[in-house]
Amino acid sequence: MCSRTSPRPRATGRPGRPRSAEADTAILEATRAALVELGWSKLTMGDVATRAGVAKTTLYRRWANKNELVVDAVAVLFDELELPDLGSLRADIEHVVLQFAALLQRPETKTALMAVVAESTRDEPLRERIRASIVDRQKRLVLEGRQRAQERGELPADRDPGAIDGTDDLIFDVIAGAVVHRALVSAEPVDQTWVQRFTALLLGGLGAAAAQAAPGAQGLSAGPGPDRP
Amino acid sequence: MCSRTSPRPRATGRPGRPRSAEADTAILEATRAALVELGWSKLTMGDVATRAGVAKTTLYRRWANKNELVVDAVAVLFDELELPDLGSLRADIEHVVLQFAALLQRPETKTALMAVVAESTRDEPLRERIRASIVDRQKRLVLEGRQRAQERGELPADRDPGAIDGTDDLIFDVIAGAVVHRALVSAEPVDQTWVQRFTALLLGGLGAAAAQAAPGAQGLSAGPGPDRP
DNA sequence: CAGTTACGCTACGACCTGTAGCGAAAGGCT
DNA sequence: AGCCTTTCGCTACAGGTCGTAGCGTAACTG
Repeated sequence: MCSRTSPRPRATGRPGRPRSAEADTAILEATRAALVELGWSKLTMGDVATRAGVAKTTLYRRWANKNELVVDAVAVLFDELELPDLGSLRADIEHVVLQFAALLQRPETKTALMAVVAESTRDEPLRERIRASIVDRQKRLVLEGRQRAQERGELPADRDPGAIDGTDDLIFDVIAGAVVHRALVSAEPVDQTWVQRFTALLLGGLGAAAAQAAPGAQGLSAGPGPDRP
Repeated sequence: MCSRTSPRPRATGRPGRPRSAEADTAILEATRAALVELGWSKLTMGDVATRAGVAKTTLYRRWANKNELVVDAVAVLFDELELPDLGSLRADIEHVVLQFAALLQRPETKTALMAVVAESTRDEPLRERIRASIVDRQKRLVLEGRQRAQERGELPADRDPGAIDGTDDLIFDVIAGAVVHRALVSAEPVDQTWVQRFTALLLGGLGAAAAQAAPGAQGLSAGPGPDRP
């Protein structure tokens, strides 16, 4: 029934002519190029097909509509996000925030991200697709960073390991939300200065919570830490 | 030259038939109704005109396109946001966050807000329109709330009054960003529990910054304050 | 009253969507 | 090889939207 859903690898070893992998990459690349030049609203399926050197029908065989195509085209850009261990929670946060901000400054993501999220408010499958290919990819960074900080003793361990207390979700929404809002709504630069102030605010909040949970523990200072040259 | 720009009151006392005020309100109301039923992407100018009992050309005489129309239609909803003095910074924040979240849950704003912001990344006039009629209206709440907290002694006064140090902007992006991200991207409920945890985090961050600026000052506790029954 | 502007209506070209149908190409299976 | 299956490019198409032009009429100013 529902034959076309995505460019995700179809079952291999099935009869018939296989889908062209070159076409997939060409289409996604053309989609990003079209986003840069035209933006979300003026991007059309026909234009993408022409750019990719592919028939329009080929696009519709793989993606149901513009929304899903753009999600896939933009999702790969989020693979660049990494979380190298910089030795302190502060450095880790500042680094990942700057990385994320740089990603949001790119014209492809800038115009596409909010648009697909807006569409997803009335399209459950699209929301799920965004979650799986973009949101979860970011959230993983929060999980890693928090765990590292716990191992360093910068943050208290979960009271009930395994239980879902929503702390990760809260931190994630605060970080991603603040950066997105600053970059796309306020439309002001996410520069070193802002990132340091934001990180200090966040660390202060996490430190206060930690101090309350375990008074006397080594606190987190909101000011410039000893790890800043 | 550019004759049509908005439904905002044109110069009075000029010759000719004046614009119908009923038409304005009918159009904006029809736009919100269409947003509820159809969502952003399936909303059409022709449909709005029909609902409003108005000719399509009348819409184009007042708004250049769908984006600007929707911004004006949604902007008035943000007038509901208020900041009653609840006696403490914590209570003020929790109240305004819940209010804002309730606004974002409405189907009109849910589908429209992200969409117009997405469009604004490639449309400077639209961005300015959004800023003037929506963003600034929210930011004012932050300015009020912070000033009140300073008068109560909950937050330190600006080091250099009158100077722009960006603290208001930072707080604004953190609050608005986190709530929007939670509600529209993570698509999870902004309920009492989440709001309390978020507020505690924010107060902790603000308190840590205050403690650093003026050690020994009356700190802000991240835990449940004495003002919570 | 004349002058000016807004209104409703119709019609229109340009564009985009998403699908159907065709013959040809590219694989697996026996 | 031959058969089957699936994909591909191409063309054509109905349906819908956009944004504008042109017309006669309505409403208000001086």
